[in-house]
Amino acid sequence: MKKAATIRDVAAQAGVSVSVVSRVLNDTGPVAPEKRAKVLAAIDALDYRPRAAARQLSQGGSSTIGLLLADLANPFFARLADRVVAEARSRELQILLMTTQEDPHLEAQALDTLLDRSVGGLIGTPTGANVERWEKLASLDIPVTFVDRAINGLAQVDVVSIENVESAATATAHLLARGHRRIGLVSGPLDTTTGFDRVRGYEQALQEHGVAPDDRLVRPVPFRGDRGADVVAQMLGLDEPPTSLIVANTAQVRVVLRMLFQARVSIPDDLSVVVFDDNPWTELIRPPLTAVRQPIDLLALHAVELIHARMRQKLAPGPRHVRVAAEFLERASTARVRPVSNRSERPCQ
Amino acid sequence: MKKAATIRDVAAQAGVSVSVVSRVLNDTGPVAPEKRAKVLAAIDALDYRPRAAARQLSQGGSSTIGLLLADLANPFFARLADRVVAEARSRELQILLMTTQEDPHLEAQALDTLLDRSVGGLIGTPTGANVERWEKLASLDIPVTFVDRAINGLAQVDVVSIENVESAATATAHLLARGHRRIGLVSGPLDTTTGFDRVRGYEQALQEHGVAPDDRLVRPVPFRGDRGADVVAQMLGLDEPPTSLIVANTAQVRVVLRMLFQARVSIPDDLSVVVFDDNPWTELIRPPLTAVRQPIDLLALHAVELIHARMRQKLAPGPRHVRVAAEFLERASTARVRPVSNRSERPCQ
DNA sequence: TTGTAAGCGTTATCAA
DNA sequence: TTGATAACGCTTACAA
Repeated sequence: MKKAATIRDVAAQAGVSVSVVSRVLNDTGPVAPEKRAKVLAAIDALDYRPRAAARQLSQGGSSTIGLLLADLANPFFARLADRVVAEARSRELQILLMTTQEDPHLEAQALDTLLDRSVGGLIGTPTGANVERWEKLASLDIPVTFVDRAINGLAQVDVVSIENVESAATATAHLLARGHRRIGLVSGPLDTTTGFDRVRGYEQALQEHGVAPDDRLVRPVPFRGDRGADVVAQMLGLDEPPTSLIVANTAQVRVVLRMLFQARVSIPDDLSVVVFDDNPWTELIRPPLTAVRQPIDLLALHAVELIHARMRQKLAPGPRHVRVAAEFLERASTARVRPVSNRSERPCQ
Repeated sequence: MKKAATIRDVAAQAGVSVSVVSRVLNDTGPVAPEKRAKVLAAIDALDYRPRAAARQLSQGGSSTIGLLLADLANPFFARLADRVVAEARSRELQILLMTTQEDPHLEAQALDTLLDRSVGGLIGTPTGANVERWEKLASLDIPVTFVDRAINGLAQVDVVSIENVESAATATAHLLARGHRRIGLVSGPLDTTTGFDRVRGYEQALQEHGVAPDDRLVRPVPFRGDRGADVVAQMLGLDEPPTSLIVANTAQVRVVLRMLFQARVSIPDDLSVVVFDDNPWTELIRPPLTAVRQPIDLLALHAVELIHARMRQKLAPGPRHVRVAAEFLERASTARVRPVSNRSERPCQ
């Protein structure tokens, strides 16, 4: 194993100076055609590739962008990562991947690592904590784009998300139109926009239909853990249990469904169910789930594009919020509400 | 936004030279206690973080390792990535993520990018092509570890995988023990070890039970695309269709199941099914699937550990192959074979 | 149009 | 124990 060629080797081989090589490499400044040819030949012969580190050290910026996601075991984030990687590749950007596991402490640690300026930008799903650190990143002139979620009241950062209020309102209206009046909602924490906005959309739809909200039916739970299952079990134990359920916390969909299956709740006979985020495995579940499908490719596209533009200062200052529409997919897990007498025995407790 | 502090700023603030700061930073060489304290204070005051690029340029190696996976939309690889990221973090290693989408061309491109030595090591799932490039990486002294799959006949690289032969044999024996004699196998390409070895395990089990193999029941298909569904449909159309099926190509599990569901094949009444890789959504499918569960956390642990050790030259030369046992989970998708007369009408064609 | 040389922020060598 | 100083590989004024 012999050491890789440097720009100096190329220059020597081509019989020119390093600046010429640098110029053909970056297409910055003039180069005589025949010299350019020689340089290209030398590069090929020596199989030369510029060292990213040297380039970064010398001229500042980096073509690496950090991707700080909650948790790749969640198919939503996994597919998001997949698309972000694809979009990044087509722009010759590299992706440095980290996860928070929804843990503010790990998030802080990741942010600190990213802070060493080795990234030219950052795309992330914030846990909701560590506001100061996110601010610092941004104030250090590292462009930040939140995707999916955002933290309320953090200016300076761009956001790409679905239309959360509208999506939740649509899901709620769908159930209301089928006669449901007691609609349970499992949401994310209220200090994240996905949590807050979806609750808002839900309440809005309820109000428009003149249905009084019931606190016991609206349960924000952490993304992490199994709390979603617990709160649904509690709802089902109420005197007037819900006849339908919206799981607006994507990370909790699986555990809620598992609990429902284990408790032998019949869907949609006992309970109509709408879930946020559709994933390829959803269609194999019986019954197929009515879902809010998030256009993951668009989320990824806009997030990368935004960062890319900021990195090249191609964007006017001031935060941008890109909202993309989500698709409501009616499938078989939601049905018209049935009179109480027809329902099977209460499944829980 | 003011520019970040450098080691020189710290040295000035602490009233020492840069060498002293460097020494406390890397714990290399002696430093007087009180000076160390001053340096630490200065670092804290200035909120100094060493620039990764400068460090890399100066001393060679990089603490970034490349992770080149097939496809994050596949839950198996996504969970693998999740664990790799976690293991890397605990060793203070960074992860540069790329995907091949099972496309040799994209793989080549990714490998070229990685070739600029900006990574200190590489963990990957090879498509099966680009052998020269993988070899080159290794010969350039960049440690490479294949995980899950490997390319046959590529020395120099470490491999971490499950016991593929044994796992396939166990799955096959499970079906044989339940009276199945016509067992379909959908595998991966034979030029990958997962494809090749699983076919071997299958044939081995068949032979031990004195069952003659039938070429029409063994179908290697690409990881990418929907071929898995096609070949299963073909098998079911045979004069003597299989009574059971092993989907040993993880990437094809979903499409095969979807096709089976759409064709209204009753599992396990018409067809017993074993799938390779269990994922959290599997348990929500009816019937719950008998599966070979891969210990993803162990795969990730060993892969990162191997790379880490190589990066610190803590390992004797010569390739290592770590094989971890997979777990066979009997659930409800496999049953004793039923006499032909009892079976429901042929579901396909 | 080309070449020289001064950085960029570290680490490492070697006198002091 | 310490502090100059020379790399590391590249970009970029600035001179020629």
